[in-house]
Amino acid sequence: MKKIGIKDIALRANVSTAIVSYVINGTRNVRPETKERVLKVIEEFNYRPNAIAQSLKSRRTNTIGVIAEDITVFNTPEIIDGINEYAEKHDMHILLTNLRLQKKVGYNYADTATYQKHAQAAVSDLLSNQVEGIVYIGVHPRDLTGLIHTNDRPIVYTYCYAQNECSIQYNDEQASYDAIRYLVSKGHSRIAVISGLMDSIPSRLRFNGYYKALTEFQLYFDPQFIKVGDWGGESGYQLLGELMELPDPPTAILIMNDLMAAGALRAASERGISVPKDLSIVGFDNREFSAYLNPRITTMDLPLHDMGMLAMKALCNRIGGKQETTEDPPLCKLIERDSVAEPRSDVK
Amino acid sequence: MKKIGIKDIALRANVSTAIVSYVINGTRNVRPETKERVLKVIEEFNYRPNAIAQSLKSRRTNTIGVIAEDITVFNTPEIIDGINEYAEKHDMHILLTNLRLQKKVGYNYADTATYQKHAQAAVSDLLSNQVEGIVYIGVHPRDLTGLIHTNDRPIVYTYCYAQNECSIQYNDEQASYDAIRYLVSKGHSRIAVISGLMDSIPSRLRFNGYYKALTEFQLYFDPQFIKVGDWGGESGYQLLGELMELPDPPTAILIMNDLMAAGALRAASERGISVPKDLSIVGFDNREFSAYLNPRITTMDLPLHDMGMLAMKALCNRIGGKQETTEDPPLCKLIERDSVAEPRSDVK
DNA sequence: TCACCCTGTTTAAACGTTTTACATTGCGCA
DNA sequence: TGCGCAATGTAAAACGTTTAAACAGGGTGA
Repeated sequence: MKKIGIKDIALRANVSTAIVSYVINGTRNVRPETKERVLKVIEEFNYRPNAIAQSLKSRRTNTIGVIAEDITVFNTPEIIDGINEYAEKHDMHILLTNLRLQKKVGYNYADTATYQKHAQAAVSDLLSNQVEGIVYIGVHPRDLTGLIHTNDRPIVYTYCYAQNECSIQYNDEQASYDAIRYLVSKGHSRIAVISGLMDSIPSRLRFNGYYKALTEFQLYFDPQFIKVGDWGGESGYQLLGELMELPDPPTAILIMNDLMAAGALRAASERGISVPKDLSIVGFDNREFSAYLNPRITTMDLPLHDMGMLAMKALCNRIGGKQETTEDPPLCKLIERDSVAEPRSDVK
Repeated sequence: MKKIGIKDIALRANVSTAIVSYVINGTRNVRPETKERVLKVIEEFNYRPNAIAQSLKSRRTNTIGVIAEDITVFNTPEIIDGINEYAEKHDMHILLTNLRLQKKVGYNYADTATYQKHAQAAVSDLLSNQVEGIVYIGVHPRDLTGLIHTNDRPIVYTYCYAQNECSIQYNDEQASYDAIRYLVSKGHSRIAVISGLMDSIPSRLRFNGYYKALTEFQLYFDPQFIKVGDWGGESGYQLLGELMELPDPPTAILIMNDLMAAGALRAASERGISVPKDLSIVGFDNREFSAYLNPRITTMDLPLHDMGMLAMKALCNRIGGKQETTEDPPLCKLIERDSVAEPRSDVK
């Protein structure tokens, strides 16, 4: 049983293959009567054009490549979902590559050479598959400048950065600024921060937002209120201790991810510090588990879906030759739950 | 600047295009000297063959389609990760389609017609892109028999079922059997169950495992110990109450997902029932949050990654013409945490 | 009446590969 | 010497579309 092609349709409809092509793509006027006839045959044979052949000839694959550093990391599926939504609306397909950065043997972010080898191989592979562009999804927002070459095909980075390339990130600074403003609105003025590693871009940005709010609202500023963690739960546990042993401890803490916030919560509970009665906590990331902790953590939700959409939009613009797209970075949204309350009047 | 192709390489290397093709694919002997020359030119121009053209001619795309009902659901990324691992090893590419079942307006599992329309459209689209096969990832293990037609291309279902088609699922019955056996080994004999909706396949299978273990270990059996929830946290909360108000309550409960287990935990805490001291609980799914509850839930981890690998393996076999692959379904693994202890001696 | 345009259609040349069929050479061996 | 065969190479026909260019057959206006 031979696969039927455009020739068969043309034959049956008693027209040339060109007409069939015109009918399918609407690229030229066809007499309604003829069109009808062709459509009927197409229907009858349930014919669908071979997209590979179309691509070869038309030089448009309607396919973009998505490279995920690790699809099992919490941010990635949501971003892909956003990419997908936009792609679907524009009849684009997604060729997915999962780098599996964490799971590959000896794969460590600091080992730039190994990283580059793998990433570049993935890109080359996509390019040879004639993708019209690439969106790259990082696993944490680091700088990837100069590591990847796409041979002039557009690439858009999201959840990471690359100089002179388009990259879509949410507004980290604004997010932590908003968090502080929220705490201020609840009456807090002694607000500490547990940051992530300081060589990470979001740590710096979030710290900027924290510091900006402190200045703007003329809050108490104490260098001891600034603790630097390593993003892991243990460091949150540890640093909360340090913070609360200060002679004059804070009434609220901004913690730069939910993982550390969870650790902090555990430390608080062990020390008999009641959250939010004695201490308010705002987390970051809105991880699934943050709604299940006791108390449920008030946290910053990342606009992952939007980032995916925007990344895809920017990519499509570039594919279409437009470079501008300087949209504002999407904003995080505070999810109010139970880890923030007004400070106790005696410590206020 | 023209894109360079095989002809350019052939020209520069002073051979015919056929030779270049042979060198690239190793499909025929080429004199080492010639081969060397060709490779050098390829290197020099950084030439990579156009995969689209290769596919068109060779009729092999090395691409499979993955249809995810919803990529943001917890099971899906892990499964894709598994698919990806196997695919990468076999030089296959993944064309990703995300149905976004939950998010599409008015999309409800019971509305089979709408579902079928969308799913079939996705399949047709992949087929026209000449994928060599499809793996379909469900969002919960329901029966999809007869809804999708692939025009003779192989399809493998995972996390869902379809009669007369290959579907990869973990061993639900064994999992709950193992859970009960574990509880028995801890000394429990009065074991209740909170099941999911009874029209769902896994509920039935898990109940089978529960019942089989009960019989085999000659445990106390009380119809009142069987509660049917709806998979949601609220129903766990509710049903734990009912169970514990029984004149002679169980000492342990198998709960068929972590969501309901979380609800149950809340109910227990409100009632002053201490888990695991007064009551042991085993959950299902090993959701991220289950490690953050208080106590951390002992739960059944699903072999999602393996399922992805197996699905892909089965698919590749089918693509290669082999139909057998009747491997055993992968097994769940108990993650021991803090929600199980020996029953108190006074209620034993 | 004729030159011209318009519309709908066909012809055939691409697109960048793979692969079949054939050509050439050289070598071993009867 | 001549034959068969292995090893290497080439030419050209696909693969299933799109699309530029040519063409047919009426109108239409001068």
